[in-house]
Amino acid sequence: MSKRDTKQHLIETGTGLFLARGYNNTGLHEILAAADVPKGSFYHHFPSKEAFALAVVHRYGDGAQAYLEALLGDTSQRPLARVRQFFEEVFSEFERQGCRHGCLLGNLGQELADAHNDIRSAIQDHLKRWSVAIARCLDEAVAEGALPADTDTQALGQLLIDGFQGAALSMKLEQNPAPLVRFINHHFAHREAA
Amino acid sequence: MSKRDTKQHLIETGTGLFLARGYNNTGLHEILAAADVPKGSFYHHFPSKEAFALAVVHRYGDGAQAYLEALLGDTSQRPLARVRQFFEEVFSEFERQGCRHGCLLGNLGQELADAHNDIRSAIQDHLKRWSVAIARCLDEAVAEGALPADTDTQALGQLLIDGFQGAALSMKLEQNPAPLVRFINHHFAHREAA
DNA sequence: GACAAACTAGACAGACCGGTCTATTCTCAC
DNA sequence: GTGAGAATAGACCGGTCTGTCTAGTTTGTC
Repeated sequence: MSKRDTKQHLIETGTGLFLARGYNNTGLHEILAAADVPKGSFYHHFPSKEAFALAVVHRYGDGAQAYLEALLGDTSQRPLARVRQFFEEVFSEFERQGCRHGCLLGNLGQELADAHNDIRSAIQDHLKRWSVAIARCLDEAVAEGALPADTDTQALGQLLIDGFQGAALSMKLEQNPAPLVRFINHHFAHREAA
Repeated sequence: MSKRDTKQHLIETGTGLFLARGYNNTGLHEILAAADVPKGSFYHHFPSKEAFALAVVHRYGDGAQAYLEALLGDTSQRPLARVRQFFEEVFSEFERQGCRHGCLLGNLGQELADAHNDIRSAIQDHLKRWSVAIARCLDEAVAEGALPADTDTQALGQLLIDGFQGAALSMKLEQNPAPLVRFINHHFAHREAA
């Protein structure tokens, strides 16, 4: 396995484990065993567990961002339908995982915000970028008259991301997709985001 | 210190520490030192750290429930104003804590839902009870015509709790009360919950 | 005052933690 | 082929974790 392979492989394994078990509850040994990589390799590629988690966060955030922008840039659908579809796709993925894990950024953010400032800051940045991408799409909706002209699209984008994180938590607690359905029904009931 | 005192004192200390540092990141030693209680006493009152956390969750959930019902039962204000005021009071409390901790139930729920089923279930129950209390108040709003007659008050109550949890997470990440303000402005803009 | 139960007290155990260290193997430019 | 640096390999370290154990102290009852 080449350098890049091992490093990427560790990050992917870590993403799954952190999603399923959280940061503090996932031991290095567990990550190494799951990835079948010895400890020496891990510390060759990452200076610490915390730095490793930061890499995991960045990969997850960037991946979601790319996915989000691809969907929102699909002009064959109207702007609000694209935003709605993004949430629906993510929720399908959550359901596929058994309604048990939710969003890695929400999970790690909740767990580590107070104790690890650089991770907190990275998660904040990624979520902010998501909301900005959504806001751009909401701007299109305003332009075509699907939303009121005085809509604060930045605030609405952030509100949707926040509501989404809350719904994901609720889904985990209920082990049931109902909160996700509720979220979409409420905000996109009349093909309007509000 | 009598039996009940020590037990209560431990629960109160644990509430603060779990809020500030999470479950897995708070060692028993830390709790004992902060409460100035020896380990023998702890394991006399609680069979395990997990059982202790469960007691902390119940106390926090019941306390918030009592506070919530007191506020929502204050008929000197109109129903929607009472709901709004509840969120505003909680947010003031969060600000007083420096926007760093958020809601214990949200924090522990996010961290422990997958690994500790009884805690997950307890948190779910308490949050559900909060949303039911809010829904009762929303029913009053429907009765007086402040909300449409076909409003699904149960769903709206849960949506508000979910959005609130998401806003609290966002507040922690941003270390700033803006997400809370956004949440209230959006849902209570025209004195309507929507 | 005697007795039992409740409670306090903290030394101790064994597992596990993240991280270090040295040795070895692989890769590739020259 | 050789030398250098990248990468692998895992034994090992000090510290911390939750939980146990035994001994002592307080409290309430008769």
